[in-house]
Amino acid sequence: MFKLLESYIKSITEIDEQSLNVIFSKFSLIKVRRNQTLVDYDEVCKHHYFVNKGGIRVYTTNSEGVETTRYFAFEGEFGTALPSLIDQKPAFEYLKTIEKSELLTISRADFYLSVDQIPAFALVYRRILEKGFIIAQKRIYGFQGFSAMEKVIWIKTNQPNFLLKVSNKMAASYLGISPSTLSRIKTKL
Amino acid sequence: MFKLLESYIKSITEIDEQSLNVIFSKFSLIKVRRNQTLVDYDEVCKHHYFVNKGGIRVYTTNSEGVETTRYFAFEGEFGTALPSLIDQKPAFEYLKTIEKSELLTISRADFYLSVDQIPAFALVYRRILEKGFIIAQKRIYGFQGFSAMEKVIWIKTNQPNFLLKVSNKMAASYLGISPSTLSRIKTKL
DNA sequence: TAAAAACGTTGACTTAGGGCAACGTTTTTA
DNA sequence: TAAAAACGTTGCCCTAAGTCAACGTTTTTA
Repeated sequence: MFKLLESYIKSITEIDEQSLNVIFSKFSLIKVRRNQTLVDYDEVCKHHYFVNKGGIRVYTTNSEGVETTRYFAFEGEFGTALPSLIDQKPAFEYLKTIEKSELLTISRADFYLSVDQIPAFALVYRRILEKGFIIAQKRIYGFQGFSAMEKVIWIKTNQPNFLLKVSNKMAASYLGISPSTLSRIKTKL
Repeated sequence: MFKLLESYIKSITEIDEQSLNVIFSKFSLIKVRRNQTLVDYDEVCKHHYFVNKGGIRVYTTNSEGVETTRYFAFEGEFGTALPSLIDQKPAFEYLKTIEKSELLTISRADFYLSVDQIPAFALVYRRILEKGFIIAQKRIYGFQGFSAMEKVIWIKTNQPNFLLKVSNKMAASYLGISPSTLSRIKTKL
């Protein structure tokens, strides 16, 4: 049950068995169906999620109903509505499963308690933030001022199996182009 | 010399005088002219900067020479080519002053040593990352799929004096629109 | 397992906004 | 402080990509 999480943590830092078990004891496994809402638009996010199986997506919709996807987390990755988790303000975004999934959840309280009490876990959180930050920056540079085709080439280079893992529609909403445009571009590559 | 930095730290966490002085001892003040390069495109970033006076900008240029601005830091804020500082890879972006400035610099080594040794400073770093992450996310949602006019309205709402502090050209490169378009829109608002 | 809904693809049409150039103004520099 | 460079604004033109609709296919659900 904690195998993936264990190797995730150990890929970041050395850690003794005791600390590891304290951390594990804070997580519980939930099995959820596809398209399950984990955080709703107006909700304040109260959990961090680690994907054991399946995948989750963070996205929002504008006034005309157009979706913008901010983040995907797949097997072996953490994901949550992080801005809301940090500030405890309404998320203004959705966190949902994109397929039938098995998730390890930890409450916000336990998460930050562990960050404060277990140095190794503080480092894990630091890496989550650093990685999230870097990805976001790359995305700004990778997308801003790029043509639709350049974006698609960029994502194929930087996350090769991204286009295979998510639907056309979701990929388009991540890239900030319309599904029709993405469809047209894919035939040309 | 450390007044601004002191209130910055104290706005984040309580801290004893001794720790504060240890931190201060790692920073040195530099006075730099406008348009000074602090990190060059191919360079690995080795310092974190705190702006005492003036302002700095992080940006890159694509193959056609078009600039994209990722971040500004003004008085009382930290700024650096953070992805490069974290990973110690070439920045692929520029860090430059946008006006005559006074900066407190701390070396990467001292910065992370302080993060590891002074809990209050670890918290400061955590907030830098959290804030950077949240701003980047907001920017993705605020810009993706928005029209040029919506972006300008967005920035006026979220950072009211942004358009007053930076040049038209830099503002445009931050918003991801052309200077001409920004110019045209401003007359309509 | 059959009906309904969502999705992907493609064609025809429309438009936001970029490129370029001109020109006056401000800023920089030597 | 004078020449040069950079900047902001505006007009004209053009194209990338969005919208809408149609239709076949896949997925969902009751």
